[in-house]
Amino acid sequence: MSDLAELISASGMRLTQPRLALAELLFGDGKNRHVTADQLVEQLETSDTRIAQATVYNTLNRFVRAGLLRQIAGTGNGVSIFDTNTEPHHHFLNESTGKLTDIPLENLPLKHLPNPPDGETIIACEIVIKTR
Amino acid sequence: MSDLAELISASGMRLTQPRLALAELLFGDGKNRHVTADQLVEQLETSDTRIAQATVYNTLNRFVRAGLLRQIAGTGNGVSIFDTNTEPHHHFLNESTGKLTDIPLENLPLKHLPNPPDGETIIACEIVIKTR
DNA sequence: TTAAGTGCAAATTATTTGCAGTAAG
DNA sequence: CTTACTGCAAATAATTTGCACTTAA
Repeated sequence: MSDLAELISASGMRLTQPRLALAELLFGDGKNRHVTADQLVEQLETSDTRIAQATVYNTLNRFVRAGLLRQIAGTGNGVSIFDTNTEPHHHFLNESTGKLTDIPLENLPLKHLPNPPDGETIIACEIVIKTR
Repeated sequence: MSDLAELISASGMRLTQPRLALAELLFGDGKNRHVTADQLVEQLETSDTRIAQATVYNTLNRFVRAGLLRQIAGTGNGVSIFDTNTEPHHHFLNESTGKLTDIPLENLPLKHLPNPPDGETIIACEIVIKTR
């Protein structure tokens, strides 16, 4: 069983062809990637694997819930970008191209976060530096 | 001519009823507000002013371009929130309720930003601290 | 008067959902 | 075998656009 197959099974999901194919596209080369659902659908269209668009969305959501992917919303036009890098880190966002670039956590130190509103608890901190 | 009327004219837009009505809702009480287009549409429905939904969107976009409003994307579900506070500042985002809370700039000091990718220039920095 | 703005409905875009059929455990 | 998953098409949600009509300057 491949690493990817194991990754899926270990996350408590059934090991299915669509999931394996998507995992291959996302994690296959071991590099950090930023992809939209649409880009994956297109990439699949040019390959021999046929996966329904809805399945791509469902699978991505599943992967996010399983902690395999991070979903980054609000990078323009209401398109979600999925980040294969699940480590805490931040992003440059090129507003012209929509392209994201990772910023390692150590390059952007935040000493202490301000106190959240009453009764709320901080669960994450996302920094987006917009560029052009 | 009211302050609001002046604000609109000074931004190089024609002073129209829909724009004045929206400016009233947005800036009328002088407080910082976070609103979605939909909230404004609803608010207008309960009032005597009748403005088409498309006009609300168009006007909000116009206000953003004129620097009267700040648009904050990616606060969940692909809904844009418009912030009447155009000063540089950051936000708490309550993921349960979708509610935004301003963080004054001085409460969240960033010493030096990392270098952007080659050929890109930093134009803004947005921090969202997610809470629950 | 005349270009900018508006209303309305239709179009677009991104994503989700319902349901019958398929396949994994 | 049985329940999760998939594919498909239709539904939804947020926003934009085309176009005839209106209105501010």
